Amino acid sequence: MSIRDERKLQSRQALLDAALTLSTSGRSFSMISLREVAREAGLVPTAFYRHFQDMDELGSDLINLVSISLHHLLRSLRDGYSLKSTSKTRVSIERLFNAVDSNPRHWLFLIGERWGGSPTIRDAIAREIDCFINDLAQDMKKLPAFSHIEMSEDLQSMSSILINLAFSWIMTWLNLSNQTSATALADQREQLIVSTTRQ
Amino acid sequence: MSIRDERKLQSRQALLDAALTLSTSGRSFSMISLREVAREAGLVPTAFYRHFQDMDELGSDLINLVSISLHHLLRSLRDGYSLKSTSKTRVSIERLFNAVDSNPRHWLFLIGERWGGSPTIRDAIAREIDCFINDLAQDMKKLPAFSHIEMSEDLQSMSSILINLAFSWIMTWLNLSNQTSATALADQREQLIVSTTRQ
DNA sequence: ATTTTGAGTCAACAGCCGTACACTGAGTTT
DNA sequence: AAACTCAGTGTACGGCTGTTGACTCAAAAT
Repeated sequence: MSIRDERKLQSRQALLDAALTLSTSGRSFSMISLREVAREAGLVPTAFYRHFQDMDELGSDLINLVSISLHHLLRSLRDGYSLKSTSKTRVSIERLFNAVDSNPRHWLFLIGERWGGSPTIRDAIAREIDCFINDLAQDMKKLPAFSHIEMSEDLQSMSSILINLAFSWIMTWLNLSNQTSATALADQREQLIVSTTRQ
Repeated sequence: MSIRDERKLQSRQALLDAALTLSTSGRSFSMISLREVAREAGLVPTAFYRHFQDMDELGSDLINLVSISLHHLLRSLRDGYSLKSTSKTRVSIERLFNAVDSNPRHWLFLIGERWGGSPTIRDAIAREIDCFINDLAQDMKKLPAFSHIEMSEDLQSMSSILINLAFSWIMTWLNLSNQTSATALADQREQLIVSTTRQ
């Protein structure tokens, strides 16, 4: 890797980071401008075109980043399947929130742009979530706790429900993260969630 | 009501309707302009100010409209509580989708703007949903099926979960409404949902 | 040592935006 | 019949936008 390519990659990363920050602090991705992103990244507007053709292309690349976070979570969940069953759901939820905390903006972006903004990004996110649902359903298939379910369609809709619930958990989680710094309240939420998932 | 006031109300309604249509067909509310709304309503941009101070005020009034749809649904659900218990959830879900079909744009707006766009609207929607969660929890309290739950906190989180799930159902419902006109597939979805809610 | 490459700069454009202001004219009040 | 009200019109402004083309000038390639 030459010095020039290295610096180009830095600028590209700065643009992606600027876009992610701007689109997860109050406004959605569709209402931030190319010029704003370049400004936040410390570049002149026209330099943007050296890295992306337009904002849609940058958005697609952002989704690729988010997709990596999704796969990290999936791997992290998989590693916990071999635990004793009493606290398994508890551990899974803890790992979910760990994944969220390690990159909050990714999840804010994913959930915020899921139904809003440009059709391009909405479709890309839908595709990514469908993929995640399939992977999760395949994981559940091998789990003893779900062995009583036979039809794969039921597994599919089950994992879809789980993910949609997880998204609403994440949003409440992120909301109270911004409001208070006390960990006590967060733990209360966790126990609440565990109790409700058992029902 | 004088002729003038009547016409003013028509224009106002045209503006609200234009904004609702524009913000539920591809783009979100935050990315449609005052000028676009006025144009769609058949008015000159400056006439907008005779009805609303700015787009945020129009947005708040839109949420009031959506809130009415929410209360209609709640009333419709309440009317079905005195049925035989075998098909109760089935009927509830049918009524949910009836409410959605009677005003699809309202629900598209509600769900689409819940996490995206302007903070003003996001907060207003959050308030409205919280109110709905409380009402639903109070309804469940009086239901025999939920008599085994004592803590009101559990009821609260239970109804919160129900609503979040309902939102994801609504979105898949609306998505397949746009894709196919066949009612058969829709009914399949319903049965799937009923089976999964039993689990 | 010379040429070539290409990321970043600068200036300029047409277009849409929100908004201010003065104006019209049909409907209302006096 | 005269005076008034006010929803809707027309013009104009400054600001931000996306995108263009010609320009630097280090780093890479020759």
